Amino acid sequence: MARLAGSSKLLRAMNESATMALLIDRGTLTRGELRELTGLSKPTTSDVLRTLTEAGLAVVVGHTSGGPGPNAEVYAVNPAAATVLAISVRDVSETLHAPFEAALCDLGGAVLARAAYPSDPADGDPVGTVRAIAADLCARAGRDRVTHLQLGVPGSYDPGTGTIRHIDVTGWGRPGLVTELAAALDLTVDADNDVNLAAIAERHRGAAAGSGSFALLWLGAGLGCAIDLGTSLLRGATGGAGEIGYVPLGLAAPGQPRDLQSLAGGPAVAALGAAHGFTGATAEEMVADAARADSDAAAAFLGALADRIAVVLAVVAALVDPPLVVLAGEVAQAGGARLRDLVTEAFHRNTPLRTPVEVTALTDDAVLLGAMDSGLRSVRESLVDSLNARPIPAR
Amino acid sequence: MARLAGSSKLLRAMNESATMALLIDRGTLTRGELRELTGLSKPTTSDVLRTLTEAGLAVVVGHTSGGPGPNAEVYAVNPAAATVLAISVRDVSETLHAPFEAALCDLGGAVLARAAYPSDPADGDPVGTVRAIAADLCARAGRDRVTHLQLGVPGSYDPGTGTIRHIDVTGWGRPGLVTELAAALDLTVDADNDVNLAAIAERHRGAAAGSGSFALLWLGAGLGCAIDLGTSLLRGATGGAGEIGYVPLGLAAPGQPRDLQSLAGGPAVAALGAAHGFTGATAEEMVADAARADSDAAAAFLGALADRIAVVLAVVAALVDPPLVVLAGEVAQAGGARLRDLVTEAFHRNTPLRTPVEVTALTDDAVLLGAMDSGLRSVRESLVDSLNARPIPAR
DNA sequence: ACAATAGTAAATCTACTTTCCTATTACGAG
DNA sequence: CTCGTAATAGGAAAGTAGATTTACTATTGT
Repeated sequence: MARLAGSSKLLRAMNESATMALLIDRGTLTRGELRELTGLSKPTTSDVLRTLTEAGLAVVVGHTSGGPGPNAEVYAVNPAAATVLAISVRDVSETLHAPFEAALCDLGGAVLARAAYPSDPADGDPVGTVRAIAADLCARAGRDRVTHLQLGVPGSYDPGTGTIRHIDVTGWGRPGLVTELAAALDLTVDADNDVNLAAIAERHRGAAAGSGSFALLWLGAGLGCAIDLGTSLLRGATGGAGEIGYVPLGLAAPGQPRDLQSLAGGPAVAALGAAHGFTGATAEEMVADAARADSDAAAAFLGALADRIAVVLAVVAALVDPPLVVLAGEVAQAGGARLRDLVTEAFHRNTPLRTPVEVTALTDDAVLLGAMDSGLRSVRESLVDSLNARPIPAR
Repeated sequence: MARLAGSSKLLRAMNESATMALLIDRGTLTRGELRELTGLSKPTTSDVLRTLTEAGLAVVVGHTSGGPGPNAEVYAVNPAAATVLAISVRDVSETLHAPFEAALCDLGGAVLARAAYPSDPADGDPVGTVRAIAADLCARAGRDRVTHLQLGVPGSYDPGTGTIRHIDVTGWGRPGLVTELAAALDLTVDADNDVNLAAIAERHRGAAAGSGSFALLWLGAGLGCAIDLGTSLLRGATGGAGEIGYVPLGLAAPGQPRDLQSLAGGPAVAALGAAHGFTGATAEEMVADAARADSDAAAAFLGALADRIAVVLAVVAALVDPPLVVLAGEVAQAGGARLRDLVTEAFHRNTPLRTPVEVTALTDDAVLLGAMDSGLRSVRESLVDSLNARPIPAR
């Protein structure tokens, strides 16, 4: 219930914030369009834009033409006002990918430079690693400073202590690492779970683009779930929300799968594939082989897999009731639309729930894309908020 | 990212809103305290309070004394500025309670009148029923008008169509009923699921009072779950969030409990009690008997019940990771602290999760209390917001 | 009597709006 | 093809709303 109170200064701050937020949301706008959208008068709009331009936050990017009268100036956010570094940190024991994939983008969202780092540049020292990656990408992009760093990690992040937890990459579990990085590199840093970031990417440019909220079901070596509430992700008290692998399957009974991880996790899928005669090295390969094949064995394998995934789906649908569930992760990607249809069929056969199901629409590295999206959002928000004033204390 | 923009008028509106919100949150405040909290100057604070008082929203409730100088006037929200009617609608086939329990309270939260209605005053016509209840309570309280009606229903509410769904009370499932009530009685109406309202009461005056967020596990005839996210409840795309009874227990297998409802729902608990030699008429009675008893059978029954509840708990804890889970509903209430301890023990024994568990601290009708809390919140928010101006359009 | 505090009044300041003016462009008539 | 006209962008001047600072009066306790 806390509301802002203040004087004329606050009003100006709010009008600058509103203008900046509109420029960020809509890309390019003329003075007249801004006047329309903010409801402010012509002189005020001009004055606000002058201030923003002088502060280096907005720039004139062109002029209109065609109509009668002078050509209106077209304004946009100054892309050079901030630089975001996104780094996806991976546990290489589980994948064939490079341990670090990173990208640099400007405030407008344009990717300035991107690279994978097959070996750790500083060999186990996260601060050195990030410093080296930042230096390399800045050199390639011709930038001199990074404003914000967004990390994507296979683990959970505790913002209270600035510590990344449950991570199996040397040095990265060190207590207070994120705080340390912020201090050592003089920038703001945020970290997030890789599945959460994949969900953010899916919302910004994937299958969930139009959806108000949705849940992402990650089917890979591990089982994960991200719950997008529309405005933010459900993170949980200890950053453990979505750890769906721990969901038990009833009372403990010998011989039965104990939890969802043992029902639909990577090893379980691989075992199921092997039982159906598939010989790939990983669950992903077996599913990909089966999805391409036209044999009875393939149909049986995918059908059995779909039955299991439908169970996971039902747990999420019953508890959260999202308007959409997106299947992502290596296994889902390998199974594609064929697997999706089988899962939907099994879901409808076994439950009264009717939550729509999609597969990921992303082919690129979803975690890195999500880290870029998330980092951009942070920077943009802090930029807009920094124009605004202190709120009155709540409670 | 949408921000407000505007002129001096907006500023005044904001300052009035902020002042009103503080009065609502803190109860009573002097001009000086408001000045401190809002950061506004003395003349502005005076002016805002004059406006609020003239509008009938604030009143002087007393004077300070003791210090030197004149006695400062103490302001508070005018309790007569709004009247909230809360009605809990029940499915009598499942309980021994009256079908309607209702209370009238003022803007300050004081209960003006309260009554249970053992028979339906208008016999199956919701509009007539509500009208009769409102008239009766208004007469007792000496009020002439109700501002807002908050319904608590055993079912889910779809705000889009104003329809209550999955409700087994004659007439109450009629499409558009809530909209119809608002029009017929000339007031604002909101409805919510009974378990959700119990969670709201638990947050305001129960076991979750200090917690930022929490989950409420409802153990009664049905199984339910409310997920409090701190600022709001998780409702889901179709109002079906928390329908935890549908959570499947693995692949369909004959002879096994199929879902959580058949594992820990009322009938399953009653069957478990009967198997342990308990003879109560309902699950609630059996659990209450066992909780009071010191026999081996009681210990075995409660232990087996706790094992089952721990499974439900694990599902919620793994997916949502709340900082606290409150056990509520007839069965949990009957089991009390003894059951809670057994559940915690079983939970720790079978999962790596460590979510704290409590039992409900409410003895009164949680749904009615929650309906009052929720209705009050609505009225207060709309009151504060009505002082404020139109937001600029997003996207 | 005096010090401290509550509340009001007057003067000032900030930022927004309305109104008016000038400059620029497209278009069509001559 | 040229020039006048209508339409529009942007800015300047005047006016207004609301907040602040400062000064003053009234009230209460020591």
